[in-house]
Amino acid sequence: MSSLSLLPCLLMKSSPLSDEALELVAHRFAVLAEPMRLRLLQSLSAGEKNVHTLVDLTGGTQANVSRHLQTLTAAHLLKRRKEGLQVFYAIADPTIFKLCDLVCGSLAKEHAAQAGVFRGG
Amino acid sequence: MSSLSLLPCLLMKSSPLSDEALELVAHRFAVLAEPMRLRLLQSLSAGEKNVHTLVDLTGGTQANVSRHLQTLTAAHLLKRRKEGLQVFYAIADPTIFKLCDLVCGSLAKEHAAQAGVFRGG
DNA sequence: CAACTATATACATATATGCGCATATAACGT
DNA sequence: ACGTTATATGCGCATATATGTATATAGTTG
Repeated sequence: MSSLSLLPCLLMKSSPLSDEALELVAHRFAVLAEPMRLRLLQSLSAGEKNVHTLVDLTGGTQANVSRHLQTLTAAHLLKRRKEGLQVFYAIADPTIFKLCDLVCGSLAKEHAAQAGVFRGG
Repeated sequence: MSSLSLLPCLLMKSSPLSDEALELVAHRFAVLAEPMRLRLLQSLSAGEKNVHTLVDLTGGTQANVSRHLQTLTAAHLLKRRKEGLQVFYAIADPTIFKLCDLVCGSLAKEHAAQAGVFRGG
Protein backbone atom coordinates (compact mmCIF):
# COMPACT_ATOMS: atom_id res chain seq x y z
CA MET A 1 0.00 0.00 0.00
CA SER A 2 2.86 2.37 -0.66
CA SER A 3 3.12 3.82 -4.16
CA LEU A 4 0.24 3.01 -6.48
CA SER A 5 2.19 2.87 -9.72
CA LEU A 6 0.19 4.01 -12.72
CA LEU A 7 -3.29 5.03 -11.71
CA PRO A 8 -3.99 8.17 -13.72
CA CYS A 9 -4.79 6.22 -16.87
CA LEU A 10 -8.14 5.47 -18.41
CA LEU A 11 -9.51 1.96 -18.37
CA MET A 12 -9.84 -0.13 -21.52
CA LYS A 13 -9.52 1.18 -25.06
CA SER A 14 -6.30 2.93 -24.13
CA SER A 15 -3.51 1.15 -22.24
CA PRO A 16 -4.38 -1.86 -20.05
CA LEU A 17 -4.53 -1.26 -16.33
CA SER A 18 -1.98 -2.78 -14.01
CA ASP A 19 -3.04 -5.50 -11.58
CA GLU A 20 -2.82 -2.99 -8.77
CA ALA A 21 -5.06 -0.51 -10.57
CA LEU A 22 -7.55 -3.25 -11.43
CA GLU A 23 -7.88 -4.12 -7.76
CA LEU A 24 -8.49 -0.50 -6.87
CA VAL A 25 -11.21 -0.21 -9.50
CA ALA A 26 -12.73 -3.50 -8.39
CA HIS A 27 -12.73 -2.32 -4.81
CA ARG A 28 -14.52 0.87 -5.77
CA PHE A 29 -17.22 -1.17 -7.48
CA ALA A 30 -17.41 -3.48 -4.46
CA VAL A 31 -18.12 -0.53 -2.20
CA LEU A 32 -21.08 0.32 -4.42
CA ALA A 33 -22.26 -3.28 -4.54
CA GLU A 34 -24.41 -3.17 -1.40
CA PRO A 35 -28.06 -2.10 -1.45
CA MET A 36 -27.80 -0.55 2.00
CA ARG A 37 -24.85 1.59 0.98
CA LEU A 38 -26.67 2.69 -2.16
CA ARG A 39 -29.63 3.62 -0.01
CA LEU A 40 -27.35 5.69 2.21
CA LEU A 41 -25.91 7.47 -0.80
CA GLN A 42 -29.42 8.05 -2.04
CA SER A 43 -30.44 9.49 1.31
CA LEU A 44 -27.45 11.80 1.25
CA SER A 45 -28.07 13.05 -2.26
CA ALA A 46 -30.18 15.90 -0.89
CA GLY A 47 -27.48 17.04 1.51
CA GLU A 48 -25.54 16.07 4.61
CA LYS A 49 -27.25 14.18 7.42
CA ASN A 50 -26.29 12.78 10.81
CA VAL A 51 -26.21 9.08 11.63
CA HIS A 52 -29.46 9.01 13.54
CA THR A 53 -31.34 10.51 10.61
CA LEU A 54 -29.79 8.01 8.26
CA VAL A 55 -30.78 5.16 10.56
CA ASP A 56 -34.37 6.38 10.42
CA LEU A 57 -34.34 6.91 6.66
CA THR A 58 -32.85 3.55 5.78
CA GLY A 59 -34.45 1.43 8.48
CA GLY A 60 -31.15 -0.24 9.33
CA THR A 61 -29.68 -0.76 12.78
CA GLN A 62 -27.41 1.94 14.16
CA ALA A 63 -24.38 -0.35 14.21
CA ASN A 64 -24.84 -1.44 10.64
CA VAL A 65 -25.42 2.06 9.32
CA SER A 66 -22.34 3.28 11.14
CA ARG A 67 -20.18 0.56 9.64
CA HIS A 68 -21.46 1.20 6.13
CA LEU A 69 -20.81 4.92 6.55
CA GLN A 70 -17.31 4.07 7.62
CA THR A 71 -16.82 1.93 4.53
CA LEU A 72 -18.07 4.71 2.27
CA THR A 73 -15.87 7.25 4.01
CA ALA A 74 -12.79 5.04 3.78
CA ALA A 75 -13.46 4.82 0.04
CA HIS A 76 -13.52 8.63 -0.12
CA LEU A 77 -17.13 8.64 -1.26
CA LEU A 78 -18.33 10.44 1.87
CA LYS A 79 -17.05 13.29 3.99
CA ARG A 80 -17.28 13.21 7.80
CA ARG A 81 -17.99 16.30 9.87
CA LYS A 82 -18.25 16.13 13.65
CA GLU A 83 -20.42 18.66 15.44
CA GLY A 84 -20.72 18.07 19.14
CA LEU A 85 -22.26 14.69 19.76
CA GLN A 86 -23.41 14.26 16.22
CA VAL A 87 -21.51 13.24 13.12
CA PHE A 88 -22.67 14.51 9.76
CA TYR A 89 -21.94 12.66 6.57
CA ALA A 90 -22.08 14.13 3.09
CA ILE A 91 -21.33 13.11 -0.47
CA ALA A 92 -17.64 13.66 -1.20
CA ASP A 93 -17.58 12.29 -4.73
CA PRO A 94 -20.54 13.20 -6.97
CA THR A 95 -19.21 10.74 -9.53
CA ILE A 96 -21.33 8.07 -7.88
CA PHE A 97 -24.49 9.66 -9.24
CA LYS A 98 -23.21 9.43 -12.77
CA LEU A 99 -22.22 5.84 -12.12
CA CYS A 100 -25.65 4.95 -10.82
CA ASP A 101 -27.38 6.76 -13.64
CA LEU A 102 -25.34 4.83 -16.18
CA VAL A 103 -26.14 1.52 -14.51
CA CYS A 104 -29.83 2.37 -14.19
CA GLY A 105 -30.01 3.32 -17.82
CA SER A 106 -28.31 0.10 -18.84
CA LEU A 107 -30.62 -1.99 -16.66
CA ALA A 108 -33.67 -0.18 -17.97
CA LYS A 109 -32.64 -1.03 -21.52
CA GLU A 110 -32.23 -4.68 -20.63
CA HIS A 111 -35.55 -4.71 -18.88
CA ALA A 112 -37.26 -3.16 -21.85
CA ALA A 113 -35.62 -5.70 -24.14
CA GLN A 114 -36.73 -8.59 -21.94
CA ALA A 115 -40.25 -7.21 -21.75
CA GLY A 116 -40.21 -7.03 -25.53
CA VAL A 117 -39.60 -10.75 -25.67
CA PHE A 118 -42.78 -11.43 -23.72
CA ARG A 119 -44.74 -9.01 -25.84
CA GLY A 120 -43.54 -10.93 -28.87
CA GLY A 121 -41.55 -7.95 -30.18
CA MET B 1 -37.77 -12.58 -10.48
CA SER B 2 -41.05 -11.93 -12.28
CA SER B 3 -41.93 -8.29 -12.85
CA LEU B 4 -39.30 -5.77 -11.85
CA SER B 5 -41.58 -2.91 -10.89
CA LEU B 6 -40.09 0.52 -11.57
CA LEU B 7 -36.69 0.23 -13.12
CA PRO B 8 -36.63 2.88 -15.83
CA CYS B 9 -35.96 5.68 -13.38
CA LEU B 10 -32.74 7.52 -12.68
CA LEU B 11 -30.94 6.94 -9.45
CA MET B 12 -30.68 9.61 -6.77
CA LYS B 13 -31.54 13.24 -7.29
CA SER B 14 -34.85 12.27 -8.84
CA SER B 15 -37.16 9.74 -7.20
CA PRO B 16 -35.66 7.19 -4.82
CA LEU B 17 -35.19 3.69 -6.17
CA SER B 18 -37.25 0.79 -4.89
CA ASP B 19 -35.57 -1.92 -2.84
CA GLU B 20 -35.81 -4.22 -5.82
CA ALA B 21 -34.13 -1.70 -8.11
CA LEU B 22 -31.41 -1.05 -5.54
CA GLU B 23 -30.58 -4.74 -5.47
CA LEU B 24 -30.34 -4.85 -9.24
CA VAL B 25 -27.98 -1.88 -9.28
CA ALA B 26 -25.92 -3.37 -6.46
CA HIS B 27 -25.70 -6.65 -8.33
CA ARG B 28 -24.45 -4.89 -11.44
CA PHE B 29 -21.71 -3.25 -9.40
CA ALA B 30 -20.89 -6.60 -7.78
CA VAL B 31 -20.34 -8.15 -11.18
CA LEU B 32 -17.77 -5.44 -11.88
CA ALA B 33 -16.14 -5.84 -8.48
CA GLU B 34 -13.72 -8.60 -9.43
CA PRO B 35 -10.26 -7.87 -10.86
CA MET B 36 -10.33 -10.97 -13.04
CA ARG B 37 -13.63 -9.96 -14.60
CA LEU B 38 -12.33 -6.46 -15.24
CA ARG B 39 -9.30 -7.99 -16.89
CA LEU B 40 -11.58 -10.07 -19.11
CA LEU B 41 -13.57 -7.00 -20.09
CA GLN B 42 -10.33 -5.20 -20.77
CA SER B 43 -9.14 -8.06 -22.96
CA LEU B 44 -12.41 -7.97 -24.87
CA SER B 45 -12.36 -4.22 -25.45
CA ALA B 46 -10.51 -4.74 -28.74
CA GLY B 47 -13.07 -7.23 -30.04
CA GLU B 48 -14.48 -10.70 -29.52
CA LYS B 49 -12.21 -13.55 -28.43
CA ASN B 50 -12.60 -17.24 -27.66
CA VAL B 51 -12.11 -18.73 -24.20
CA HIS B 52 -8.68 -20.17 -24.85
CA THR B 53 -7.37 -16.79 -25.96
CA LEU B 54 -8.81 -15.16 -22.86
CA VAL B 55 -7.20 -17.81 -20.68
CA ASP B 56 -3.85 -16.97 -22.23
CA LEU B 57 -4.36 -13.21 -21.98
CA THR B 58 -5.48 -13.19 -18.36
CA GLY B 59 -3.31 -15.99 -17.02
CA GLY B 60 -6.25 -17.60 -15.19
CA THR B 61 -7.25 -21.23 -15.25
CA GLN B 62 -9.68 -22.38 -17.94
CA ALA B 63 -12.35 -23.24 -15.39
CA ASN B 64 -12.15 -19.93 -13.63
CA VAL B 65 -12.19 -17.90 -16.83
CA SER B 66 -15.19 -19.86 -18.06
CA ARG B 67 -17.11 -19.21 -14.86
CA HIS B 68 -16.35 -15.50 -14.91
CA LEU B 69 -17.42 -15.30 -18.55
CA GLN B 70 -20.67 -16.95 -17.57
CA THR B 71 -21.19 -14.42 -14.80
CA LEU B 72 -20.58 -11.52 -17.17
CA THR B 73 -22.89 -13.03 -19.78
CA ALA B 74 -25.65 -13.63 -17.24
CA ALA B 75 -25.39 -9.95 -16.33
CA HIS B 76 -25.85 -9.07 -20.02
CA LEU B 77 -22.42 -7.48 -20.19
CA LEU B 78 -21.12 -10.04 -22.69
CA LYS B 79 -22.52 -11.76 -25.76
CA ARG B 80 -21.85 -15.43 -26.49
CA ARG B 81 -21.35 -16.80 -29.98
CA LYS B 82 -20.65 -20.45 -30.60
CA GLU B 83 -18.64 -21.43 -33.66
CA GLY B 84 -17.84 -25.11 -33.87
CA LEU B 85 -15.87 -26.15 -30.82
CA GLN B 86 -15.05 -22.63 -29.84
CA VAL B 87 -17.12 -20.05 -28.04
CA PHE B 88 -16.52 -16.39 -28.71
CA TYR B 89 -17.36 -13.73 -26.19
CA ALA B 90 -17.78 -10.04 -26.94
CA ILE B 91 -18.79 -6.86 -25.16
CA ALA B 92 -22.57 -6.54 -25.14
CA ASP B 93 -22.83 -3.36 -23.08
CA PRO B 94 -20.27 -0.63 -23.85
CA THR B 95 -21.54 1.24 -20.79
CA ILE B 96 -18.93 -0.59 -18.75
CA PHE B 97 -16.16 1.44 -20.36
CA LYS B 98 -17.79 4.67 -19.31
CA LEU B 99 -18.23 3.25 -15.81
CA CYS B 100 -14.58 2.27 -15.60
CA ASP B 101 -13.42 5.58 -16.98
CA LEU B 102 -15.44 7.42 -14.36
CA VAL B 103 -14.03 5.30 -11.57
CA CYS B 104 -10.49 5.62 -12.85
CA GLY B 105 -10.82 9.36 -13.07
CA SER B 106 -12.18 9.52 -9.54
CA LEU B 107 -9.39 7.31 -8.19
CA ALA B 108 -6.77 9.34 -10.03
CA LYS B 109 -8.06 12.50 -8.39
CA GLU B 110 -7.92 10.91 -4.95
CA HIS B 111 -4.44 9.65 -5.61
CA ALA B 112 -3.29 13.08 -6.72
CA ALA B 113 -4.86 14.63 -3.62
CA GLN B 114 -3.17 12.12 -1.34
CA ALA B 115 0.16 12.72 -3.02
CA GLY B 116 -0.45 16.43 -2.51
CA VAL B 117 -0.58 15.90 1.23
CA PHE B 118 2.91 14.46 1.26
CA ARG B 119 4.18 17.25 -0.94
CA GLY B 120 2.84 19.65 1.63
CA GLY B 121 0.22 21.05 -0.78
C1' DC C 1 -17.40 -45.47 -32.91
C1' DA C 2 -13.08 -43.78 -30.83
C1' DA C 3 -9.78 -40.20 -29.91
C1' DC C 4 -9.23 -35.44 -29.39
C1' DT C 5 -10.16 -30.48 -28.50
C1' DA C 6 -12.75 -26.61 -26.47
C1' DT C 7 -15.69 -25.29 -23.03
C1' DA C 8 -18.64 -25.93 -19.04
C1' DT C 9 -19.77 -27.81 -14.55
C1' DA C 10 -19.49 -30.38 -9.85
C1' DC C 11 -17.26 -30.54 -5.61
C1' DA C 12 -14.49 -28.97 -1.80
C1' DT C 13 -12.23 -25.19 0.43
C1' DA C 14 -10.61 -20.83 1.86
C1' DT C 15 -11.74 -16.19 2.37
C1' DA C 16 -14.54 -12.26 2.68
C1' DT C 17 -18.45 -9.78 4.17
C1' DG C 18 -23.01 -8.31 6.01
C1' DC C 19 -25.53 -8.50 10.11
C1' DG C 20 -27.23 -8.67 15.07
C1' DC C 21 -25.99 -8.18 19.66
C1' DA C 22 -23.45 -6.29 23.14
C1' DT C 23 -20.20 -3.00 24.56
C1' DA C 24 -16.94 0.82 24.13
C1' DT C 25 -15.84 5.62 23.16
C1' DA C 26 -16.91 10.53 22.77
C1' DA C 27 -19.29 14.72 23.98
C1' DC C 28 -22.67 17.08 26.44
C1' DG C 29 -25.59 18.53 30.61
C1' DT C 30 -26.44 18.47 35.64
C1' DA D 1 -18.04 12.81 38.85
C1' DC D 2 -22.37 10.91 37.00
C1' DG D 3 -25.84 10.05 33.70
C1' DT D 4 -27.42 10.58 29.04
C1' DT D 5 -27.17 10.75 24.11
C1' DA D 6 -24.76 9.88 19.65
C1' DT D 7 -21.67 7.18 17.36
C1' DA D 8 -18.23 3.53 16.81
C1' DT D 9 -16.28 -1.10 17.53
C1' DG D 10 -15.57 -6.15 19.01
C1' DC D 11 -17.35 -10.69 18.44
C1' DG D 12 -19.74 -14.55 16.53
C1' DC D 13 -22.49 -16.42 12.88
C1' DA D 14 -24.41 -17.20 8.48
C1' DT D 15 -23.77 -16.63 3.81
C1' DA D 16 -21.64 -15.60 -0.48
C1' DT D 17 -18.05 -16.08 -3.68
C1' DA D 18 -13.51 -16.91 -5.89
C1' DT D 19 -10.43 -20.60 -6.89
C1' DG D 20 -8.24 -25.29 -7.92
C1' DT D 21 -8.89 -30.01 -9.18
C1' DA D 22 -11.31 -33.21 -11.45
C1' DT D 23 -14.89 -34.46 -14.49
C1' DA D 24 -18.68 -33.81 -17.79
C1' DT D 25 -20.56 -32.10 -22.13
C1' DA D 26 -20.33 -30.66 -26.94
C1' DG D 27 -18.32 -30.76 -31.36
C1' DT D 28 -14.73 -32.30 -34.65
C1' DT D 29 -11.85 -35.64 -37.06
C1' DG D 30 -9.97 -40.04 -37.90
